[in-house]
Amino acid sequence: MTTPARERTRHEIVRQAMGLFQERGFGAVSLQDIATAAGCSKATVLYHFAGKTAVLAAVLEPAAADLARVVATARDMSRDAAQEFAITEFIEMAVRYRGVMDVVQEVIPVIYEIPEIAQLVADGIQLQRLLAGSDDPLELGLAGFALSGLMGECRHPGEHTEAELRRLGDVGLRRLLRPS
Amino acid sequence: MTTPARERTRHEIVRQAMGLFQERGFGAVSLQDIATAAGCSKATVLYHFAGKTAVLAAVLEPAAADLARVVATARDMSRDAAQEFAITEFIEMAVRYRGVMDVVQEVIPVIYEIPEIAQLVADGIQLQRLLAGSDDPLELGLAGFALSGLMGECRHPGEHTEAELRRLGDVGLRRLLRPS
DNA sequence: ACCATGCCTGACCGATCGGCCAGTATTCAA
DNA sequence: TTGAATACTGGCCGATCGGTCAGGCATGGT
Repeated sequence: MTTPARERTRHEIVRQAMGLFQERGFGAVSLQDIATAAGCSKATVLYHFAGKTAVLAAVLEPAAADLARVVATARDMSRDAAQEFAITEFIEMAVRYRGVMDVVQEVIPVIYEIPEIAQLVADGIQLQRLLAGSDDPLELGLAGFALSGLMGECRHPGEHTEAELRRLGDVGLRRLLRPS
Repeated sequence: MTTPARERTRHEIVRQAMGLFQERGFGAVSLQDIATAAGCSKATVLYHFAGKTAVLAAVLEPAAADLARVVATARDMSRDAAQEFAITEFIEMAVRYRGVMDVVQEVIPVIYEIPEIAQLVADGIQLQRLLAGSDDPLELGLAGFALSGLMGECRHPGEHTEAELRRLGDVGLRRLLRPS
């Protein structure tokens, strides 16, 4: 098997980095902070990751992969089915990756100049299109509204249980995107 | 009249700081960046403001004052009238202070430890209550959803005209908070 | 027993950070 | 004209930043 030490250390670094990014924001977390939290040296972090942004990319990677899967799956659906699919899947992602959502929201000002996550950005725009379910600029804007809104609610960790967050996302997205 | 040089310089510092905070995020902007953009020295920025967070507070001050006015005015309204008032006023504030909204959203992770803007945070929570128009946890969550959503849409400066942003806010908030 | 490989670290680098201070330029009332 | 008040600045401080590097240490195949 592949050496377990490598994966164990890498995983711990990513785990601690996510918590710190969420808590203080990407810009306010230093490599030293991450290293200390992960119980290793700063040099070790840079041994496993090419730089600070590479750590960020690793933190976002699982969510990015799931998002890519959702976007790809929705490609050969009808518009309406794709919208419905995007709504339910986005809510599940928000619940599953609520910590990551928080981080993403905060790094938006600098996200565009980090090549490691260009695909995530592109998929995010595609998700917005799917959620809108239409090319109407207003509906597209509302989809952006919905994205920011649910991601924003992920920022208050202790405030909602998983079930509450799921329900909140469900009601909010449907009111916004599927008004009766 | 009060010395015009003082106010002129202070105003220019605040103006440039807002643009930079919006563009790169508070943490990624240095006092030197602000000084250069404002056409003065870093020492001058610190002559006029006690520190970096004091500059942030000055950037947020006009919006904070308006928010305090809205919250105070809504105090002696009925719940329903207060909700309606909060919706329209919040939309107007989003349009008027869209740059500031962007900054606020980005500094949320550190906002709680900046005493200069504690009142703004408190008023923000009160605004959420007003928008919810009810003590139902779900409606409170949706009000938070609405806050994050509209503020998030303020992050794409060139993407919406003032009228589009106003319309987007109106439709979005009413769908979320006043579903038919 | 040996050595190669891979994991990890302390020490260090130049750059930049927010902030401070002594002193200079400007302004303006007396 | 003069002197105090105001506006401003260059230069410096200690701290911390992201990142590099040479070498130590453990592990496991031979």
